[in-house]
Amino acid sequence: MTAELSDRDRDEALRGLLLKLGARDRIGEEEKEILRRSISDVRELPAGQVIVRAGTTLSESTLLFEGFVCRYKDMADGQRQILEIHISGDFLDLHGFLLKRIDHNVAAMTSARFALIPHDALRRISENYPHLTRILWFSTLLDAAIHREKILSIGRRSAVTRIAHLLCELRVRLKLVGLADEGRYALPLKQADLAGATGLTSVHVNRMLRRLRNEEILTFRGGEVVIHDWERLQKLAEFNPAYLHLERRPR
Amino acid sequence: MTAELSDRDRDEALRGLLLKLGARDRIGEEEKEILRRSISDVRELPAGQVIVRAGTTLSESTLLFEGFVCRYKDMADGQRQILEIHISGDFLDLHGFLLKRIDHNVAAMTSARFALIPHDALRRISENYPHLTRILWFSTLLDAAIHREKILSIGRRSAVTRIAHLLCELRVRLKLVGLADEGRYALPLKQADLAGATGLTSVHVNRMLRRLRNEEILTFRGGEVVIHDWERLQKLAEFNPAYLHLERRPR
DNA sequence: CGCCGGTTTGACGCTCTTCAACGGTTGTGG
DNA sequence: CCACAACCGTTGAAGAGCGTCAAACCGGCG
Repeated sequence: MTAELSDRDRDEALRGLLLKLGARDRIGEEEKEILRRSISDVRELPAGQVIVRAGTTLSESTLLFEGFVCRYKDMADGQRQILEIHISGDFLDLHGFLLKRIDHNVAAMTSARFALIPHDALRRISENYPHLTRILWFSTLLDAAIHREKILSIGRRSAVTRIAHLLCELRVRLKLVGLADEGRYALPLKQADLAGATGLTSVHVNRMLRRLRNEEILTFRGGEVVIHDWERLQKLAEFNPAYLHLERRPR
Repeated sequence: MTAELSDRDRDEALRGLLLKLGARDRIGEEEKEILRRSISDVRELPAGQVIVRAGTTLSESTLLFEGFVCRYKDMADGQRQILEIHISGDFLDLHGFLLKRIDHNVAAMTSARFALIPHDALRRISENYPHLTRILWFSTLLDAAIHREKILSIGRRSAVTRIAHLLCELRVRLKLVGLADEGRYALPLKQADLAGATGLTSVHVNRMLRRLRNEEILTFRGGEVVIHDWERLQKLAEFNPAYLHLERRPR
């Protein structure tokens, strides 16, 4: 299967990741080449498909490069909590390399394309390429930083603020990989998805979105976020992007 | 200062960490020795002291080996969200090694003793000792896994369940480092701390603790948790320790 | 046309917060 | 040795915010 993959395929698969990581550190040509060669396969799944099921032991990690995917946990009574919404350039389960068992599900929210990187390849990287290893480690630390901000959001912020904060975060993250421009970005999710991600119900999300629309701050409709007033949105959201660690520094 | 540290001091500082990591993988003698030599200093702080302030750039990471410490974020209006409660054997800011800036505060909840490991030493480990690097990486992934479970707790579980879940988690984590026995463990925190960690108010925590006491499931008083019925506690808490990744596997 | 998934809206109720007061314990200074 | 403050825990009453339930609506598609 590796043979089927062209260099063009590999470059496409790495585009988002290199933008994301390149914003935080310098990635050398040799390191890029190692990542390119580490990709064993590229896959596509339609919306709604489960990519990884909680409790399974994986032998490869997954790098998303097109579409929207989420990590989530389900409760016995059917409630779902979305832990993180993933976009192009995000590893969905890089932590599976060392945790071995995955403690949550991963599913495609839209049709999604992703590259597979075998754990063997990750292991070789960790044995031979310290800087690249630190970069990958860093990328899992970014996930943890995003987790922490979500704990704060869900634990202490009001419903509108939580939603506004999530939409701010997605704007910044999408912009970094070239998927958002100033005033708008594509977010092909349902209101129920936003509810899952914010610890709310879809009914209440609907009401809060109406409020954001009425106050001419933001409109979410037809899978698109239109930001009418970025300043007021950030303020309402209590959004400070420091937790996204956007500075470029040697790691 | 390094010269002042005896081998006994270093061993004491590493005890919790080695128990915690040793439960998840085999740590070799050479690796233990490297960790021992990486400790540059040992410090002590009284309860309430801030150990790391959000936004600062650190040049060393901190390993807690006695007392209770928390990571937390404060909001403009004074509300506080505790992100994680740390116990002996936990790194408080290992992620600071690669994130560079710390996105949260760290403070001692009781008097606390901890060891300092300079980032220079961590860097040398990451350059020369791949397996030990993976172990350290893994330990930050454990934090992330705990974060994820907290997102689920705060996002979807009821107040009693959240509190019960936190107390289950602490029991398991403390037991691993020898700080809990079957029916009870020391937890020298205030009800306000539990509130901070569960996204509740201390008033409501008080009511829920009374309920747990009345139903003869658990008593939290005088800095001690007494578990009357572990089975019912786990069930009420919807507690499944899978997310703590307790299996010993080569990483 | 009629179904289907998703959105929108209203009425109602429960969980948790807020505010406020009181009590118990510990430490401190006169 | 007692008075007093400070801190934490406890309790009550009232209310806000969000959830629940249910129905209507809307656009797309077979």
